[in-house]
Amino acid sequence: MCEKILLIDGHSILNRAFYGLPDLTNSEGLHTGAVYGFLNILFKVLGEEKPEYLAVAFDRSEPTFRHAKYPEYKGTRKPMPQELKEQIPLLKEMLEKMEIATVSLAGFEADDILGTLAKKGEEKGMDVIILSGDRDLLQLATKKTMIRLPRTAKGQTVIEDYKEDQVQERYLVTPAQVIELKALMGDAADNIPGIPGVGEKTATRLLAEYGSIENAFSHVEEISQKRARESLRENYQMAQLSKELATICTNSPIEFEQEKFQLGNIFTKEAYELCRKLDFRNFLMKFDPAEVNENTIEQDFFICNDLEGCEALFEKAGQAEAVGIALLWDKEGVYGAGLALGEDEMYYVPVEGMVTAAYLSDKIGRLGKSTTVCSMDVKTMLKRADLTPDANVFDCGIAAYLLNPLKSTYTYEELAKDYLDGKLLPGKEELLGKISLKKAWEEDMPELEHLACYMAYTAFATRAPLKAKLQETGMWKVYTEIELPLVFTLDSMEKWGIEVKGEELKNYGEKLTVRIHELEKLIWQQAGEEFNINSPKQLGVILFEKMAIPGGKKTKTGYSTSADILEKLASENPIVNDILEYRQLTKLKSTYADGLGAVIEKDGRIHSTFNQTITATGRISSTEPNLQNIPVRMELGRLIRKVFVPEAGFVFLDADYSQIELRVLAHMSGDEKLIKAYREAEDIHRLTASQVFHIPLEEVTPLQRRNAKAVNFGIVYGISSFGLSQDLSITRKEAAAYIQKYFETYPSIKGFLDGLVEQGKEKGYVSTMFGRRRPVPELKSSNFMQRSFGERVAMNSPIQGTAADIIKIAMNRVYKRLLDEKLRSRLVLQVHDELLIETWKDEIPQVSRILEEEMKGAANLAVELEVDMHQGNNWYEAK
DNA sequence: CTGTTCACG
DNA sequence: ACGTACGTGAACAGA
Repeated sequence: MCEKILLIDGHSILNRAFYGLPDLTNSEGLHTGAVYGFLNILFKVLGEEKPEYLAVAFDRSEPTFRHAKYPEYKGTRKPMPQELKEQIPLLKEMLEKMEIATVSLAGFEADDILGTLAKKGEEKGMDVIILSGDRDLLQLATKKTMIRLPRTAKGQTVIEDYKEDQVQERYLVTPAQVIELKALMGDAADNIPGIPGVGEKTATRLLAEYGSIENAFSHVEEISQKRARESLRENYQMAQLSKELATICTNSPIEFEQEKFQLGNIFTKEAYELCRKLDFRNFLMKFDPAEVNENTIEQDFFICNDLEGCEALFEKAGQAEAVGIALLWDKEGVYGAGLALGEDEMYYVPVEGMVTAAYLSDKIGRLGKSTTVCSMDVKTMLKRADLTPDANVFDCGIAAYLLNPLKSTYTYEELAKDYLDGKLLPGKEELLGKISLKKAWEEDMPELEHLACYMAYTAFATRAPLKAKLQETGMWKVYTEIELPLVFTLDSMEKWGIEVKGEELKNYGEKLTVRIHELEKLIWQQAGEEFNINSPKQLGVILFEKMAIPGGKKTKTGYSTSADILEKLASENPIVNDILEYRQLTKLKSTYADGLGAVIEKDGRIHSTFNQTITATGRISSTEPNLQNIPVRMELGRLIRKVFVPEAGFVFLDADYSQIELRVLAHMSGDEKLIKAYREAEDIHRLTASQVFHIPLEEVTPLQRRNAKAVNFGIVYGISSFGLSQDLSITRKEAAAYIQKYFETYPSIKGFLDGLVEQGKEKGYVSTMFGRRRPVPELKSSNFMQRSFGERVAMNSPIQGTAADIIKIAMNRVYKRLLDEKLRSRLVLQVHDELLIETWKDEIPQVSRILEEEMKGAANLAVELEVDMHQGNNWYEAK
């Protein structure tokens, strides 16, 4: 085996990474995407080639020998964007810290350096690999020198490899003729004009026939193609110059400093620190922890795997003011727990022998009575730990969510970074990869111990800074009085679940299937062919091309076939209504009939998960399954609610707030007229219409009421004339007129909404009545679209968020009273403005009273909070 | 893995 | 000129 040298075209690869990948910025706002991409390619190629030597060549700013020959050379090259420019020194710094040799030479380009070093490397008997994004380098390919050209295909980096033979295969010319090819064809990037009228095809043919430009010129009369013949005759001198310019110099005065190029350990401590600074988390694991001297926390991890030790451990934990706990479990079992008694005292307790899941559950439950139990995610822990609603707990995930609800995850390693001075811990993925907890536990992997301890450590250590920040931001009350008690409320709802009649659901689904098949046949018949109706792409082609139904493009990817578009086309062709019905039925079948059927558990009930840290506004969300979007608006879909039933001896009581968001708006804006309207009117939309259009209440037409209702909604969403016009199918002008009239009628609302936008711009966030914040970074955007979005968000979030706060308060109060009054009835669902209680029949009056009192009393607004309540033997009836 | 569509508030 | 109403989650298609 020969020794191998890898030569990299620095600017070219950096450039490619910059344009081919999304830009990144680190926490200090430095642009880093191109450097990241460069390193990614570097690591990939190093892994593949395992060279003994490595050098990265860079261009210099001084003019080169090419400029001397041809002053226009690269004259029109577009200037490098600032975001890329500033990454060059960053890359050089990184390479220096990785102890990778960089080479550059005044008067020469990186190409020339690569060519020279490649030649010298070959002379020393080495294999040479050149990594570049520039195809010009192909002229350097030989039997021992391979050119590697990375490109992005389908989001993946693939590398094309060229030795001499591959160049011949792909371009039908020898590497040396690559120069001739370029001289003939020209190169816009380097401002080389080439021969007008000669493209790749002609150039290749000429070279195949004559071998070189000179020889072609000496046989110019024989060239059959007229255009090429005359052009070559006229531009021969230029072509010769081009050739000269395109030729890479392989004997530039640069030393082959073998020792300097020798590849050592690139994962140095200095490089590690720079990677940290740049937020290159994915690279950090490549570094040897011992080498970079990080993660000294692991020295404080201990294993406790005997009963006696555990007894002592939990005894000691019970004396502490607070402990961090991480419980490792999944659907198949409980594997162990991490305990942090201090920042330098972490224990891993695997489930083993006498230390059972039940033992841990009990011990953690007891801890909650004497000590603050800090956890990344209390609700999940509650499923396997016997903590009661009066336990002292601290939920780091929820605290972090309140401090920044825009994040998508709140993992321990993120929290450590954000709240422990940028401390970097290995995450779960990094420790275990795709290995399941169960497998790691069965094989006693040390990574499982690390996971448990890191998690417990973070839960313990972030509590103080999280608490301080919550206090600083005025959100401590929202945290302690709303979110933290809600953890237990939601846990209880998840544990109870809701009974669903599987058989009936199946029957419902089968009925749908019959009609779906009918419609499918009908649609195919009308279309004149079978196709996938579920594919918007195929459907668009059928409707708008084959059947030529008028109605143009909308989306980036093709035609829009969404319901609101199709509804407008219903009169054009009967197929449209069939498609709409088909869509409706397949939705009901796949998402609800089949989807819900698949998640009924052995107890005959569905146990959804209510997520508390997802939404930007403070609402909760529901997953697996989502029980907050069960059909209700259309009768056919609404029937699904009949399969949601209470247990024998119970009924459903369903209570929902009437127009809570509009009432919140009335209160927060303090608009006297709207407040007065709510005090008087039973139909707020009708009254709005009457006031906005200046007509007596009795004379409001249904259309006027509908319009007023749409405006009311629009106000809550952060009004825009375009949005309203879309909703009402009217012109923007008309919509704008409605809005103007609305604001004239309720002047304080305009002032209130403008104030929210202003506050958002000034402070960077908006707040609910209870102090919950939502950052609105979009308001700072220079992009009109983004900024407008930010404005609507600033107007909507305080309203939606306050309503969310209110119902959360109500839920906690209802839950508490059901417990305190020792009732059998239980809260099972929340749908944003609605609570569903599975009510023991004897308790109906008491529960009705509780619901009414606690929902209405959850907040003291300038307008009444009105609650509508219904009772039924299934969810359909109770709505 | 992203975009489209559609169910809810 | 830009091209959207606010907040979610699930299924499906097509790369």
